[in-house]
Amino acid sequence: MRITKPRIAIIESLTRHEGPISIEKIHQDIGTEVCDLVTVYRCLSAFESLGMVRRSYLHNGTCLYELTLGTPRHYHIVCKACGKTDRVDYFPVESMERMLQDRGYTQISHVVEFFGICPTCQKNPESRQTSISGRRTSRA
Amino acid sequence: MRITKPRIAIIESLTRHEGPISIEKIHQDIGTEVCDLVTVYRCLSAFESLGMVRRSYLHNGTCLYELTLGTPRHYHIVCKACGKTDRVDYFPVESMERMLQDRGYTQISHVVEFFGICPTCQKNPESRQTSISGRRTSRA
DNA sequence: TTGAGTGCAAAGGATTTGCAGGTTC
DNA sequence: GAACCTGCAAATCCTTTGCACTCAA
Repeated sequence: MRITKPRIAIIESLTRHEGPISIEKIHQDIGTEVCDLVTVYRCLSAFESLGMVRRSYLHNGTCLYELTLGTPRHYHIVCKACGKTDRVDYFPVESMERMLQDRGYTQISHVVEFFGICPTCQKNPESRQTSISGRRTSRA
Repeated sequence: MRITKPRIAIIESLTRHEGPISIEKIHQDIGTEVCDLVTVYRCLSAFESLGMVRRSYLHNGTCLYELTLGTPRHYHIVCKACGKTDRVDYFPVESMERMLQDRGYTQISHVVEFFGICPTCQKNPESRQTSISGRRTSRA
């Protein structure tokens, strides 16, 4: 695995942005001139198979990526209007995983994500720049 | 909302098959001659906006549908090897949503999904027919 | 030097949409 | 009879792939 400019930029972007982020957003975050969107796809795919990032399909079916390394137990609430993520520190999941172990499952992991309208967007409904909702279902 | 043959068939299929099921599977289940695949898409979309069915994006990004009626809110654990889903009945989420409301969020929803290796796949590692990873990577 | 990485264009699969014709209420 | 539903074809969106070229090791 070689170290290249796009890869560094992608990792930096993932580090900076804590919480799951879409490929599109990563591309914009690092600057679209740094590399092609396809490269972002390929890099994340590579990172994933190395276990460096985690992929999750949240809510709307588009996939989001997140650094695996050193992520402590915390979650996020994503604003459905502006897309901003906020941290949710505590979530009682240990008992659930224990229960599933008792059922015979191994290598248990989970995805938890909250969605809502943040206080800011409630005050300024116009600030809803980035639609988070569906893929093409976004008309809903 | 009119009652038509395809819609009846789809509801019956969803009733028969408890647990999340893909659109493709519903189409095959009701018989492909009953209606076009597009109609299944449209019906499920309609059912969803009426709150009759729930849509979830599991692990691999394809979406599955499930009857809402009568099923209390529950979650799933998806086997990372064979892709089979199993039900997880209880999950303490009310307190979390209350906490987020206190933070000023509204219209709160959430996604919870568990992953693991099911007991069967632990015994027969060869039974891993269905790769769960990618989405059109499913040609693999 | 040399093979992994990249860009560009194009393919591919899932889902949605437009429109004309059929069906339910 | 009118509005809703459907089928078919085509459009879209997201993601992956093919291929020639570039660059890190």
